[in-house]
Amino acid sequence: MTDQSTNTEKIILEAARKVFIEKGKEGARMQEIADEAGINKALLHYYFRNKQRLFEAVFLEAFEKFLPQLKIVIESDKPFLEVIQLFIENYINVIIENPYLPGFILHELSSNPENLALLLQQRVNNMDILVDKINVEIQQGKIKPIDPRQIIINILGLCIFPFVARPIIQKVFFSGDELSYQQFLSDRKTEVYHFIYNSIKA
Amino acid sequence: MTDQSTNTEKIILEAARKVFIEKGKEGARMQEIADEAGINKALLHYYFRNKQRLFEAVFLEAFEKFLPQLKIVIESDKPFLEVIQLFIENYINVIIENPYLPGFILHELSSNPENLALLLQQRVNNMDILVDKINVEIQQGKIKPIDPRQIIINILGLCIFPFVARPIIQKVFFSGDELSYQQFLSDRKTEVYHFIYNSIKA
DNA sequence: TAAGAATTTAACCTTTTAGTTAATCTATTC
DNA sequence: GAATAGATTAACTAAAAGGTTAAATTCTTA
Repeated sequence: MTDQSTNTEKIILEAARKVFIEKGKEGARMQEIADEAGINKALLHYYFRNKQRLFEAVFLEAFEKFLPQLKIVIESDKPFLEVIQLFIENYINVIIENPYLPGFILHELSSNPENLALLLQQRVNNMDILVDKINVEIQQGKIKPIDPRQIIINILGLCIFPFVARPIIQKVFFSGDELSYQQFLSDRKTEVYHFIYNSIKA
Repeated sequence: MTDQSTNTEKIILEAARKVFIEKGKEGARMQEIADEAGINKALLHYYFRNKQRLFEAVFLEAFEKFLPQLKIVIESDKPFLEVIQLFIENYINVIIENPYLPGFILHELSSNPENLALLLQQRVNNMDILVDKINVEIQQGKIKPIDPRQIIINILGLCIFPFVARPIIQKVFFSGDELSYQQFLSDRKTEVYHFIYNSIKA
């Protein structure tokens, strides 16, 4: 693999990412990806064989980025509430940088859940560890007795939802204004933490 | 319009709803919708002219159902915390009955936000009223001083997210088991309320 | 620098898909 | 019960889209 081919591959992937995320797997057109990358359509097939493979390459990359850096949360020894403060800020920042990823991932997983098992196998099976951790804190009386799964899903939902529902939120609450919506997202980094804190702190 | 034609129209709409929701607008095939409805493909065009129109009919119907019965919240005179208890239970029940609607709506709005303005125009402009209501309760010291928009979006996100992220949640937290996932959703009706209550009650 | 390998393209091919047409079937009504 | 309007179908068309091929270009290296 020469420098040039590595470069071309990257250009294709970036173009494909853009088009797939904007239009979805089915809505995306190979020709449009080729145009976006400024190359011939046949070159897409030269590098990625077919649409399915190209899509998988893009999806996998996106999935890796979207997967919460749960390691931060799981591997840290600090109290849960401290760790999730870091996590929430960090996670919302990641999504602000890639605002369309969550919707893309969730939609493609919904319409094609078969591959999910494989994707998760070696990745997020340590969720049990996190659940145990929260249970310990509950037994220590630091956190209210709540199903840890409810807590985790609440945190993720509060972080992700504003991006998945972006158009409707931006329109209804901010009259379509970009800046105040961005400000709102930025505020969320502390708001979500306070929200969680108040609701689960014993 | 005869009885038969009304009936056929309904059958088509139901088939279209099923296929569009499962595959998305782009992924759906007119032939598949016709098969699902047990009719000839030409009949789809006879009743709905083209794919775009058929899709719009389905989408509009879905959007109406998905739009929170905000009237309950807005028109009631009871205290905010009481009203949202009713709202959350009711809303989650609606989504349990139509679990794929939220993902469908949000995805189609994301990839096609142009029509949103028209859709919302005569529908949810009374969000201001709700914001004002919350502000009053804050001034009365009943609720912690939080941006009302953050509160509203938190409530909606907590209700909707578990459905949008269904496959991943079901796999990660419930090993793919249907029953325990359903139980989890059912529990949420009270969990989400308590969560909100604890986090905003002054 | 010439041979050979890797990369890129223009022009095709094939299949799929939305949409059309003209004919058939089914009711209704005079 | 024939005429007519509405409902439904089989067969077809045109365009779009994914994918292929063989030739041209560029790069590498002996």
